[in-house]
Amino acid sequence: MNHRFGKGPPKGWPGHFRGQGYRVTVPRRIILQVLGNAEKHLSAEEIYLRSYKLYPAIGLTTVYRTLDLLIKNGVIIKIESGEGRARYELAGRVEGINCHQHLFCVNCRNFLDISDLTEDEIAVIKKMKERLLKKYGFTVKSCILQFYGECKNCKKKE
Amino acid sequence: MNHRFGKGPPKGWPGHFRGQGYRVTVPRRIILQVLGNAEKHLSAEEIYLRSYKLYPAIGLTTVYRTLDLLIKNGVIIKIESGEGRARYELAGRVEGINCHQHLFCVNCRNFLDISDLTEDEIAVIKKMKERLLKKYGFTVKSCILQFYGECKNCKKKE
DNA sequence: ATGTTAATGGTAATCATTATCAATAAGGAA
DNA sequence: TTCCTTATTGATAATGATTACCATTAACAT
Ligand SMILES: [Mn+2]
Ligand SMILES: [Mn+2]
Ligand SMILES: [Zn+2]
Ligand SMILES: [Zn+2]
Repeated sequence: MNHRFGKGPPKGWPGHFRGQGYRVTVPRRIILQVLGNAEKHLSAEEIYLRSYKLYPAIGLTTVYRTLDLLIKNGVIIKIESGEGRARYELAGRVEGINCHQHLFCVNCRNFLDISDLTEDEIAVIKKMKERLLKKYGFTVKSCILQFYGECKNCKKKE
Repeated sequence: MNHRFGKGPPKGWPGHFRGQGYRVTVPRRIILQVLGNAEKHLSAEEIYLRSYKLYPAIGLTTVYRTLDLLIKNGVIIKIESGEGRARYELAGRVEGINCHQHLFCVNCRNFLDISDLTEDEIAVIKKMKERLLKKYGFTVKSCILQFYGECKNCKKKE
């Protein structure tokens, strides 16, 4: 249901990658395909399992290595939500701004992944990006607004 | 130099904690003191080492357990920046809004911890909090704006 | 088609975090 | 203050996600 998921791998990545001197390999194709078709944030093991179905020769080590490469190139983002394993998601999903929100419940440790920004909010974030570039020399590729607090379910139980 | 650091432990926490049925113990006092005097985000081991200086009987397990307790009560926030170990910081440092920014470099994996919000940005975030409460039943206690991209140093090296 | 070397994948090693459990001490009651 | 209950502690062992290693394979430039 979330428009940030299930859109397939980023278009034109093979050319872009080759341009950087990287090789376009079968495992990399598969992993990007899995990430592109994900309906949620996936752990390394989940990515491995889904890739294995498409290409049983793949190894878990390669999954980790490829994820690392994709992070360094700004293609995906690594999410560590305190559950002991990291999760990964494509970074470039929202046109123009590439920003969404995570609502972390500090009590039950679940988190809600939403993409719910108003025009005002988008405008302000765009400005903030420009300011961060000027002031800190930092070029923003994507962002996540992490909110910590108490979720609906945990409130009921009180 | 960052106004979010070095302010000492949150005032009045012993009473608040006892009210919740928790006991106010020596290790908890020490750990909160260490967190309150931190000049940066500390790892569990760093917290343990600093606590050890003040109270050599303390154990690493207790540090982890106490950090967990403080997270659940919204006193601190756990930051996992992909370096293999988590870091912790007091949540309640910025009056009114409790929000600051992290600039993650996807290349060198360093991150800059800043607290640099304009009036406009603060106003927008306040509104967002209200909206998240109405729409998702989520009560925000604090937030971090995570920006992913390329840092100043990494640009130079290209 | 061949050569160079980036990339792979099985395996072992690492190390931050958790689980266990007997011993201790906070704090309420008397 | 003294006693009791039990939350909390800390030493140790176990866990498990991630990384290191290294011989083998396969992109892809020539
Ligand atoms: Mn997300
Ligand atoms: Mn911070
Ligand atoms: Zn919850
Ligand atoms: Zn950098």
